[in-house]
Amino acid sequence: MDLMSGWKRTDYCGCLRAADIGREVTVAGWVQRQRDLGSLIFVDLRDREGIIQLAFGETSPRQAFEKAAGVKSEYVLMARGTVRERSSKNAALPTGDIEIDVSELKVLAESETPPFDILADSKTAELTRLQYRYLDLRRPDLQKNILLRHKISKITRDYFDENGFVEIETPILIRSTPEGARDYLVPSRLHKGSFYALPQSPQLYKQLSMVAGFDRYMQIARCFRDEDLRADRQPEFTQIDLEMSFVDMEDIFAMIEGYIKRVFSEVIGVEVATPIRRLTYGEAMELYGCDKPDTRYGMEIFDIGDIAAGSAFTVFSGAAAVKGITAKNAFGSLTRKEIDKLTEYVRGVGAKGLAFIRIAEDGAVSSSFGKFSGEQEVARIIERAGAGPGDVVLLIADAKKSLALSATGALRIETAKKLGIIPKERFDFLWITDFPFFDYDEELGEYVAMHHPFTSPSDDSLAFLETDKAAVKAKAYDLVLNGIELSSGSIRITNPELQQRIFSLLGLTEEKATAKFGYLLEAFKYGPPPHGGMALGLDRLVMQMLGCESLRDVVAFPKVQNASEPMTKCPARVDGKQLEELGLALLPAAQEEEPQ
RNA sequence: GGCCCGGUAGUUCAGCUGGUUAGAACGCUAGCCUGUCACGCUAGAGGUCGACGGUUCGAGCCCGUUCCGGGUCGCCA
Repeated sequence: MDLMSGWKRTDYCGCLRAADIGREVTVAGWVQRQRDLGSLIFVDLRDREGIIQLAFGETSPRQAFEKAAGVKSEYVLMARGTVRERSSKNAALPTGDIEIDVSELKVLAESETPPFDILADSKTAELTRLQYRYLDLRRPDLQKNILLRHKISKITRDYFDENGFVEIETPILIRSTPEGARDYLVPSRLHKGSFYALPQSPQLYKQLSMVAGFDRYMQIARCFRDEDLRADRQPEFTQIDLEMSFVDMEDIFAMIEGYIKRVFSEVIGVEVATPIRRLTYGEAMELYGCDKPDTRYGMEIFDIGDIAAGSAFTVFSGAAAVKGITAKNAFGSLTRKEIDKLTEYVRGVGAKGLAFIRIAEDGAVSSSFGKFSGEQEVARIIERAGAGPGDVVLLIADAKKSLALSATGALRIETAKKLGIIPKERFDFLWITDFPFFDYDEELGEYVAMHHPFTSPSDDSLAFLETDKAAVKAKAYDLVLNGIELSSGSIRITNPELQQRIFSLLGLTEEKATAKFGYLLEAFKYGPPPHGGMALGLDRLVMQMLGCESLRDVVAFPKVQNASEPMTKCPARVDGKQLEELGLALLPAAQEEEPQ
C-alpha cells in the first residue's frame, strides 16, 4: 500500500495563519503532544516550520477521533481539515489564533517513546542527544540552526557567483603533505603500502585552478585535520575556500568585506560597518597579547618595562618585560581569592606569577609588591594603568617578552569572562595584517614557516630574507570576529626563483621540495598569474552568527571529543579481509586497544 | 599526553556525618475528564547509583584503578 496515495500536503504546519481561516488544508508532521480531554482531543503537530493544533470533537468523524485518541508523541500524521479560529487563543504560538478542524486523519508511522523530550533548549546530556541525533535534530533550535546554515551557504554561493567566482570541486583523496596538522590517511588497495590523504584544505588545487586560468575560484570545501577537538574545532569542517587572480591584498579585503556585509545583513539583519578595522600582527600582540583579539571590550595591555627596570622588586627588575591590564570597577569582584584563582590560571599558561594592585572605592591602595617596590612606584604604575578608585591592576613579568604578552593576553580574556563584561550582541571584525613570515621554534631551535610555504613575503622584506628572518613579514592576513579566527589567507608566491629561495630558507632542499610539491613548481613554470586567496571557516561563521557556544550546534552530525561519532560508532574495526586487501596489519598495541 | 569538572529511574536532578526498603519532577502504563495548549485528577510500573577493586560490621557517599562525556593546555603550517 502506498501510504501517500490520494494525499498531498498543501501547507506546512507552522506556516498557517488567521488569513487561512476557512481553507481546506492537508498537513503532515510529528506529534509534539496529544491532549485527551475525554470527548475532546487536541494534537500539536510539528514540522520544520512550526506547530499547528489539530482539534477533534463530537462533530469530528468517528474514525478520525478514534485514531487521534491513540496517537502518541512523535507519531507521524497527516491530517485533512478546515482551518478555523480557536475559541481560546494561544499567544505563545505563531499559529495560536487558529486550529485545524480535522475531517480525516492518517497515521503514517508510529513511534516508540523517544529517549528525551523533543523541545527547544534541551537539558539532556549531549552524548544522549548525539546517540539519537536524528531526534535531537527535530528540536526547533537545531532545526533553525541547520536551516540558517543552509541559507548562509546559499547566499555565499550567490555572492561569489555574482562576483565572477567559479565553484570547482577539488579531490578528497589527495597526496599527503606531512606539514602542519596531521593528515587523515586512506590506504590504497591498488597500490598496497601507499596512502591517500584527506585534504586539510584544497590549497594546492585552488592555486592550480588559478594557473588553469579560471581567474576566480570558490568552493564550500570539506577539510580534515587529525588533531584534538575543541568546542570550536571538529576533525572535519567546512571552509568557504577562495582564490583570485590578478589581485593584491586590498582586492581580497574588499571582496571579503562585501561578503560579510551581505551575509550578516541578509541572514540576521546586522549591518556590518566597512571598511573593517585593521591591526598589524605586532600591534595586536602589543595591545592584546594575541593574534586574534576580542575587541568587544577594551582592557588593552600596557607596558611598565621602564618603571620595572629600576624597581627594587626583583621580579620586575629582573624581567625582560612587564605587562599589565586594568580591570575597571573590579574591586568588588576581584577579591584576593579571585586573584589567587587568576594566578593559578596564568601559571597554567606559562606565567611565573601575577602581581596586582587593588584600589578601593575610597582610594585606599593595596598591592602584592608595594612593600618591596615602595609606594611611589605603585603610584606610577597606577598612573600608567589609567586606574582609579574601584579598579584592579594585574601585572605579569617574564624573562621572555613574548610570554609576558601572551600570558597577559590570556589573563585579559579570562578576566573579562570572570567580570562578565563581554557584550554578547556585538560583532567586532578585525583584519590582522603583516604577520611574521617565520616562526621561531623553541624545540627545533630554528625558524619555521608560520604559514604554508607558498605565502609571499612582503616586498620590502625581500632584501633581508636570508639575513634577518625575525623581521621578515608575510603577505598574510586573518579575519577575526569576536576573538575567533574566522578566516585566513595570503598572497601566494608565483615566482619560481623566490619560491626556491623560500624552500631553502625553510630547510627544504630542491629534491625534497620537488618530491612534495613538484607538480606545483612545475605548473608555475607555465605562466602562473599573480594570485591570492582566503578560506573562511563556515562552521565558525555560522556559530558566531547564531550565537552558539559549540560547533556541534551548527553541524548536523558532529563528532565528540575523542573524534568518534556516538550514533554510528565510528571509527570502527574492520575485518581482517579488508585489511588484507589493503596489505595492512595491525601492530600488537593497536590490536589490544578495545574499540568502544 | 597534562590539568579541571561531571557520570544516581527513559530525561533532568536531590540524596545529610558512611547506617533501615535510594527519592522528586517530567516522561511512561491504566482509568476518568467538552476548549486544552507544560491540560487536569486517580492509581501504577520503572534503579547493575558508569565499571572493577579496596577500606568498613555496613559504601550511592571514603580510597585506588579504569571507562565514558564536557572544558582546556599541548597540538591545530
